[in-house]
Amino acid sequence: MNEALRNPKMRMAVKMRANAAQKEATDIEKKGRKASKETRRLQLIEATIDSLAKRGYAETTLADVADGAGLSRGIVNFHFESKEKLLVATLQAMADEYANHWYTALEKAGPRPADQLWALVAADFDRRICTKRKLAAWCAFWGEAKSRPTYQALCGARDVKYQEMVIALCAALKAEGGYDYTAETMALSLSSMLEGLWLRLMMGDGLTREKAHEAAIEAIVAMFPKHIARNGPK
Amino acid sequence: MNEALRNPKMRMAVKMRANAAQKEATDIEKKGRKASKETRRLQLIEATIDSLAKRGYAETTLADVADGAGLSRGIVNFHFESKEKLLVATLQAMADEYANHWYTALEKAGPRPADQLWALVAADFDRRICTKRKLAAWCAFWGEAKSRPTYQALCGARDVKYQEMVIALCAALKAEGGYDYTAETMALSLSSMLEGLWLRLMMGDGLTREKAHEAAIEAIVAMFPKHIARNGPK
DNA sequence: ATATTTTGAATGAATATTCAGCAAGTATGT
DNA sequence: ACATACTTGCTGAATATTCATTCAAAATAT
Repeated sequence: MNEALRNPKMRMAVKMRANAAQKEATDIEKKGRKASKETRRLQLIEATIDSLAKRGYAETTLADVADGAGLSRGIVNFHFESKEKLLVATLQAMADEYANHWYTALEKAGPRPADQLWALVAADFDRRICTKRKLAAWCAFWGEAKSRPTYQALCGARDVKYQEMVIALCAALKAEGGYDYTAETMALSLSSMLEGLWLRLMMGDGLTREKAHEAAIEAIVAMFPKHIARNGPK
Repeated sequence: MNEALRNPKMRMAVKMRANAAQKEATDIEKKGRKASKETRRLQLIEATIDSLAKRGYAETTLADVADGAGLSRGIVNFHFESKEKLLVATLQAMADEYANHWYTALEKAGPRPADQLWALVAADFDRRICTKRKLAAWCAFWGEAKSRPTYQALCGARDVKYQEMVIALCAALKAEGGYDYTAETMALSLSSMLEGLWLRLMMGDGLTREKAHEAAIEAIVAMFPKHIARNGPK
């Protein structure tokens, strides 16, 4: 750990280039103390994601989060009561962002199921969602989810509603095109593949977002040949 | 933690029904004290998997492992020098078992690519490999893998050789049947889907091994319709 | 002046690691 | 046979470390 950061005089410099949240936040924020509270929370959540990505769940400490945010040691317990609550808030924020993202992507896609499926897959590999940093944080939570009900509930990022949506799309395509699988089964294969690709991306290995997206497309082309081609929905 | 276990007189009873490794081991080994070094190591590795599955990576303590094995607190540092080394040995053991399993499944399948692919998929959902307990342990390691090179290297359970094998099978089927995707891309979709199904199985949600296997089959039927049907290779 | 936010040292709990000693077995000498 | 030293596996109390949490005091904003 960088002990220089414990010197308050050195922190100013760090704050300037701290994390992305702060930069975004300062655009919106005035000097109002109420706004400031929410801003700090976001800043700390971003620092938590950084730490999870850099050190993994087990090695993430409040000291590291505070240092990452360019703030002092006691800060987390002031804004979130406990480490546990910070982590839950972090997961919640990621889950909200994810759900929000696929939902709006779907709305933009229009009414045709093939277009919607295409958009849903594309959303998963969008720049904003699919960063190494966030994937690593997701994976850190997945690793702990089985033994923590709170995480498990939130960790269905691709949660019940997402799964229902995929099933509905598979069912719609089946009705249109006469494929002979059951919608639930194919939806499970499909969404599992997307999750698996995330996992692989996180692991590194020179796999890029573009290549992963391509693999996902190749698979849905195979699954729905009458509706989807490599270059888009038919 | 069960404090009763700290009483040595209570341990005998625990030892009798401790973990699977010991049971297997007693077939080969003598009794109690004479348990060989290798046997103890296996016993502790099994207890580690139990603890990972029950409490997750972050909450797994040496005390819990020792208790699970029905042995005393200092035992792990005696047989493996450190917690870290115990965990690496555990991951190594799981990786070896996994690699061994798919490799022999492939040998039994005979020379035809379609048969081999079918066998490879079946191997992933085999009773012996695909238990809640082991999946949970895998996932615990995945969560830490990004930040630990040692884990990362071993965590490719579906490692380089596995991936090469899947690519080779996709290429062989393509050559036989004239599908028009690239083998590497389809292999990536396929193996990611298998991993994703593991992840889902681990998360619970009432998904069974059989249902997951079914979903995998449905997908390879869609990918290789000329070679594979729901009830087996053509 | 008051309220809010932040700091950083102190505290205490959890837990990995160490190690001196015990016990069970094994080899050697008588 | 028996005694003696030696080896190996194991124990559990003591130690050291790491880290979340607390809080009195300082800084900052209203």
